[in-house]
Amino acid sequence: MRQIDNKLSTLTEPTFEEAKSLIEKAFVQRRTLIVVGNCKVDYVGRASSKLELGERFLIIKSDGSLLVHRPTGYEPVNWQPSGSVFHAQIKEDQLEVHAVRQKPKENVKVQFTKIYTATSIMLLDAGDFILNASEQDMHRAILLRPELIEEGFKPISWEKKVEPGFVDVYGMDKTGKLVVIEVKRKIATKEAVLQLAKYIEAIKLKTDRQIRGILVAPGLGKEVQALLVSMDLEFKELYPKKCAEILKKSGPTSKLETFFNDTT
Amino acid sequence: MRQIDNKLSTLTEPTFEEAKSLIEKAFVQRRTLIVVGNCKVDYVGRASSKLELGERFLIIKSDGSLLVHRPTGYEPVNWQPSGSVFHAQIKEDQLEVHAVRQKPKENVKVQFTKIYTATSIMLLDAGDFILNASEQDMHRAILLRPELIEEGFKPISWEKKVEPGFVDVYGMDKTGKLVVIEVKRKIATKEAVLQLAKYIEAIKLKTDRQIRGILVAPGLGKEVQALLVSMDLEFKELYPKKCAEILKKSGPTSKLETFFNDTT
DNA sequence: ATATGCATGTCGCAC
DNA sequence: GTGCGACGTGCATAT
Repeated sequence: MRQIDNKLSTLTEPTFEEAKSLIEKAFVQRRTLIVVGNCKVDYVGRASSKLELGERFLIIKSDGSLLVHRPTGYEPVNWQPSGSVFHAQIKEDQLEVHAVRQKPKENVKVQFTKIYTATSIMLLDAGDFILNASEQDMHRAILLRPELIEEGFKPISWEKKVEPGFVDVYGMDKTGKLVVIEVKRKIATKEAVLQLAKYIEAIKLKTDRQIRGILVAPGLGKEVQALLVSMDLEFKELYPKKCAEILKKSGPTSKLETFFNDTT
Repeated sequence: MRQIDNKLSTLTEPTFEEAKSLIEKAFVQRRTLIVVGNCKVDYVGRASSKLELGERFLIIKSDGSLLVHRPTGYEPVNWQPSGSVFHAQIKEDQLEVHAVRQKPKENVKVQFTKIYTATSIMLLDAGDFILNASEQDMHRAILLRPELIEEGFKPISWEKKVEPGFVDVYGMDKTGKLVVIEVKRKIATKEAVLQLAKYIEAIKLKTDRQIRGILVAPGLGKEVQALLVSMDLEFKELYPKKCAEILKKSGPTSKLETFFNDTT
């Protein structure tokens, strides 16, 4: 066993008994666990799957999440989201790791026939993570600089519930017409148009005032443009990155949220 | 350095030079790489993100995928899908790993200030993976046992393009009415109903015959039921697992695909 | 290449 | 808890 202080323990080609001991200690001490070996995986839950024998690595994190990664692919072949409970046992010359999740009831069983390494690590990570250029950044940028939509646009509300969903931004143009805005951070699809149309329908039932619908996105699919026109909706080009820059310039999240969203 | 044949090499608390050498060798030999250490991560691409210093582990796979995992969470905090190209360098007492992806142009930079372990593994994995109870399994089960929908139902087509999308299953009931079926593998949402309605609208434009729309799913949200009724659509309860069982009994994928889908 | 929809999606937020 | 929509969604598939 290799060890760095109490931070990391690694076993190379351990016996199942040794591995089991390290694994169980990791569960208890809420460490991160990485096991490399030859294994089968069975999953039963919302769906079910069977993965035949092969070399993979298993990751178990302190919050109860589990990942089984094959040597290729961005995605884990099997997994369990955080909140799962684990159990290890030796059975018929195999080391079995079970992960159980309640609601939905799901079960992942990893059976190792050979373990190359098992590593248990105490990871400390309090680093901030900041993501920019999300759809919400676009909302915020629009609220901050309504002229991004058009001269004279006045936002009234933001992420407003209208049944059957949420309007991204809701406001009024310089002539007093209501404006409903659907924001997308990437090339807008038909779905986006239908979403916008749906909201407008809902709002039309509640008012006699004229309503304009504007789809705000970095671009439109070709057929989407035709659909937009046929539904008498509008398009305004806007890039998420540009929005991120605007927000950056104007300082971190001002009190937009308290400012808006009070106007029912 | 610990080594098992030529399968696995592990460095414990390596210098950056040692780590860099192992990492670059892993790139060339298309091995799987796992690096545990203290690092910062910067991402610029469709969006952008910044992750401050903390302890994480970095995974790089032979197909050019990259994952940075924090000690909690099912999802990687930063990543790069397969097909990325990597580069390692030592800079100002840090080990930097760059991952570049073309189209979309994206860049992930991982800066290690400290490396606890670096492991390079040659993983061989040819094991079959089979997943059951997908939505497609439900399609197949319906084609195989149309009475799952109702007595006398005759499927005509399957995953048929109708503009503006694909109808899951399309057929005829015992009275000769057209039947459009939307299948969901979980509790159906409003979205599902709107999808079904959308297809029916499209088909109504092309024929004068009466059309029934059936939403097939393991269940409905509460408000969804009301919506369904108001739109004059129907619901048929069907569980993905039951479908998986039906398919299992009747042997592996019969020639349904060739049998159907020829009827334009 | 673009378009379309599934996913064991997961995650976060509001009610 | 349920509902709802975003996500750097990724991914397969069909045109």
